[in-house]
Parts: sequence; C-alpha cells; structure tokens
Amino acid sequence: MSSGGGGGGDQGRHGLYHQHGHGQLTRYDGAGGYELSNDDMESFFFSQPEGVGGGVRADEIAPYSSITSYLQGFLDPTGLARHLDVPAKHELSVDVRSHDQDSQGTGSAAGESAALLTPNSSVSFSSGGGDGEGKSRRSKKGRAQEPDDQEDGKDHEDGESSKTANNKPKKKAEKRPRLPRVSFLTKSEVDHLEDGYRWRKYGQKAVKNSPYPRSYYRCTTPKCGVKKRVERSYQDPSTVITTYEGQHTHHSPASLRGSAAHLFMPPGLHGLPPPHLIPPGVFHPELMSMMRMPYPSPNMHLLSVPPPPHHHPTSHPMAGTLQQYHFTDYALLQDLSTSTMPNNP
DNA sequence: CGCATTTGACCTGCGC
DNA sequence: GCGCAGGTCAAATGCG
Repeated sequence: MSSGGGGGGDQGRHGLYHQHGHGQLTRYDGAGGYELSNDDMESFFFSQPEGVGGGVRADEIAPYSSITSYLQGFLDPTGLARHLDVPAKHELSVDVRSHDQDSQGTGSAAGESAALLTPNSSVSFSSGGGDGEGKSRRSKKGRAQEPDDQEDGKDHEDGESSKTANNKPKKKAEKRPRLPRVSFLTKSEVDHLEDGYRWRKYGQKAVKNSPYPRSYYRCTTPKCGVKKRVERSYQDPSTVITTYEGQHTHHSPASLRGSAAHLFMPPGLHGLPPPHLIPPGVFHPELMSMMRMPYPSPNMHLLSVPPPPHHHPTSHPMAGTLQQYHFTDYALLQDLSTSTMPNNP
C-alpha cells in the first residue's frame, strides 16, 4: 500500500529524461531545457502518451538518420560516449536550470529532477566505484576465503590489490570505469519484466523514503556480468524503473528461440509489421531486442524514442519535437529490420 | 536434485 | 570517526 502518492504533480512531467555520464540527469522538457541531476548512467524514460501521432519522419531527425544509428551508438559504450560528446563521464554543456548540479551532487539532490525515480535511486550509482561489480569485497568474515570461485570476468580485476584474503590492507582500489548503464521507466504491473534473458536475483534492499524495495538481478549466463536493478517509482507506483548495467556478451535465449518476441507480434508476422499495424507508441520486439531491453508486456506503453544524444543540448534542433518520435514511423522500423544485431555471430 | 529466491549480515562510500 | 544507505554475498529455504 502506501502508494507512494506520487501526487499528480509529477505525473504531468511527461517528457523524456536523458541521463548520461557523470551523474547528470537531464530532463528534456521539450523546450530545449534540461534539468540536471546526478548519476552515471544513460537513461531513457518513457512517459505517457499525450498526443501520440505527431509523426516526425526519420529523415527529419537531425543527427541520426535512423533509430538504428542511434541504437548502435547506444549499444556501444564508445559510440554512446561519442554521441554524448562526453567521454562517458564529464561535463557536458547543458542548459542547467535553476538548481544546477549542486555540489558533488551525490546524495539527495537527485530526487527533484528525477521526478519518477525513487528518492535515492541515483545516489547509489555515484562516484565511479558504482559498478559494484563484485567489487571484490569478499573479505567478509564468514565468507572470507572464497577460492576465487567464479571469475566471470568481473570479480577479479583489482582482486589482488584489494581482496587480501581475510582482510584489510586493501590498497586503495582505484576506481574502475563504470559499465554503461541504462535505465528505463515503464508502466507495468509487474516489477520484473521479461526481457528474454535469464536473471538471478541476488539481493533486495529497501530504498530509503520509498515503500518499494529495489531488487538486484544478475544475468545467469556465465561470463556475462550484466546486472540490473528493478524498483518501483515511489512517485508513480505504476512505473517500474529498470536499470541495466553492462552489456550482454551473448544473445538473448528467448530471441534465439523467438519465443519472447512472437508474443508481441501478430501471428504470422516474422519481420516488422507494416506501419498501419503498429499502434503508436507500441514496443517493438526487435527494437527491444536490439537494445537488449525488456520486451514489452501488454500493459506497457512506449511512447517515444529517446532523444538522440546531442552535442549541444541547449541548441538541440529537435527541441520541442522529441515526443513525436514513435515506433509508428515506418522508416525507422524498416531501417531496424534491415539492420543487424550487434555481436551477431 | 538442481536451480532460483529470500533474507540477514557484511562491506563500502559518503555526508555530517 | 560515526552513522546511514546502497550494494553484494551466501546460507537457508522454496519450488519444479
């Protein structure tokens, strides 16, 4: 219960949120302005449709000729950073509003901008170490000497430096670079959305100031250190915030079998459906597959394609029109259908 | 029996 | 230095 009483206030804050390097969340209010917050991840928040249909054609999209190009960059951290024009971590000249990135930002400042995020959802990702990545803290008293069990490519790294079997002298484990993160806001009844991958829950924590707990999942595929956090927005209980960290090193088990995708595709359709069959703002399996994001569930609604990262947000050519990106744009979909999956063997 | 989830303890970073 | 909160571990438990 205790429905976080999101109060109408925030619900009205539709629009796209674009979060990126260096703990800054920029809320694209469609007017060319961004609000900053902190966090180190790329986020795309899909909000409610307001007047679906806008209808911006692909060729009108400035820096990105297609959604595919955008996604490619999105999937590739390097490319992403390039698009952001920020080495995955550094200032970006955005139009900061009143309360610009207050000081170090870590901390509670986030809430404000990230309207839908849980109070501290972003705090945790703060300062580098964030990637958690096993962080080789194995030296817990009881679990101490783990025979270096799984070396799924994540726990090692600074291993020698900080682990030190049972204790301390961990020499200043230098902060390792974070893995790319992407968070999505989705309207869903269920917390854990099926996304075609297999996850194992390894923890759950209560989030301060939020009645909803945050769950931690890890991809069960060996050597794939992708993790994701799932939490429900305290402001809008109907919104689930899923944050992915890292990139899968394998294909989605579901996509290989085509099981998940077909659930959202009209029978008989194997490719992309013609535009008139795609309702505005509907998730497209292939798109989600490309993004390696959760497949949509019937009660989810994707409203717009996230705004392509731009070098100068303040003068974003698409200012005020971002909400018009929809999957109904056949040009985009078609482009997607001909593109190839990254890492496709 | 094997795997996934639950859950309390522990570790770490950060703010005060 | 202390306390808080986020994140992770791993034993216990549940389920197919």
